[in-house]
Amino acid sequence: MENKRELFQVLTRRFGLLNKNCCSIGTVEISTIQSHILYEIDKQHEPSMQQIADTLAMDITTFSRQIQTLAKMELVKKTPSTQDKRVYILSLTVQGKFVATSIDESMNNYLNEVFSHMNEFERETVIRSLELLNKAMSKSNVCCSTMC
Amino acid sequence: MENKRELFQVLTRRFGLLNKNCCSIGTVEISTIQSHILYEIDKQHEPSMQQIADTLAMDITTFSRQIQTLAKMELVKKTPSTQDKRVYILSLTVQGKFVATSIDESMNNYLNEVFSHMNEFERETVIRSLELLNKAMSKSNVCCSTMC
DNA sequence: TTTAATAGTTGCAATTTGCAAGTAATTGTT
DNA sequence: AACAATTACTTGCAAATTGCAACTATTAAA
Repeated sequence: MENKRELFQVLTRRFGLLNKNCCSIGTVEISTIQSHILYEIDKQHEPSMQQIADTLAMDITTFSRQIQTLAKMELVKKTPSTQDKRVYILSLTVQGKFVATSIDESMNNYLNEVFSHMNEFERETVIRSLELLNKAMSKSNVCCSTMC
Repeated sequence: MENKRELFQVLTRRFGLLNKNCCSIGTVEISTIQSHILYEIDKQHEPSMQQIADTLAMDITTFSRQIQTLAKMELVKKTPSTQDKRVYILSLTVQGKFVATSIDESMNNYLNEVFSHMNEFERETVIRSLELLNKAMSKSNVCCSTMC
């Protein structure tokens, strides 16, 4: 079984597609990156801009502008931190929360549909394997800056 | 185990990173998409532009310009088809082949490193699971345009 | 107190994107 | 054979996205 690369190449592509096809909720259209940003703001506890940008491995300047856009769309709110006046705390607005939840639902629908093509045993094995893979990738010291 | 979404969100991100960190071979710098293009041209048999663009689910106009760039870099060659004069057959130049092979090697190195954090049993299970997942995703009728 | 580091914002300039509209060649229809 | 409809690919925008360099403001370190 030595076509790992092939497998990853295709999976990467599929994940990319999966990634892109979030992203229109009612009249609101958001990009892939924006959906990741919403996801992380929702997940983390009172995150600063730098924190989310780091999590997503994004350039802070690009991130800053994305947040400006999301703030204009009234999906994200920037609140100056009282502890440190350099910092903004990010949070979702009600609408932002709604959008994030909608995306979450449709993602779950999609994933359930995908896993419906497997039997219970396969499902469990695959999930456990993805967890293993995730862990292994996080341990890797090759990825990602040193990779080439 | 109902945090599928979480798992996929992070994996998607990792795969994205993995994807980006190909791409400088000696003095040659290529983008993620370009590396996918090289990969597919190498893999397919005398592919036309439309074929590769379809495989990668890319807009044909974007693709056309990417190929122009790769041709200027002398990594890809466009040969007019003799069968159908509307069509160009794509192929890798010697340099293009070299770049594709180099990327392949470093990807394999990376993947081997990742899998080195598992024992033999886990490795096999994970690979088999990824194959299953891949198959299930390809069967899905929700993905990708209908997804939201 | 001065210096260094951190958080975040702007000014470019380059690249990338996709739609609309185009050319050229091929296929289908009558 | 003649005309219409498709297909393969290219170009013209105009908008969006990118990252580096340089900036302000604040905080931490010497």
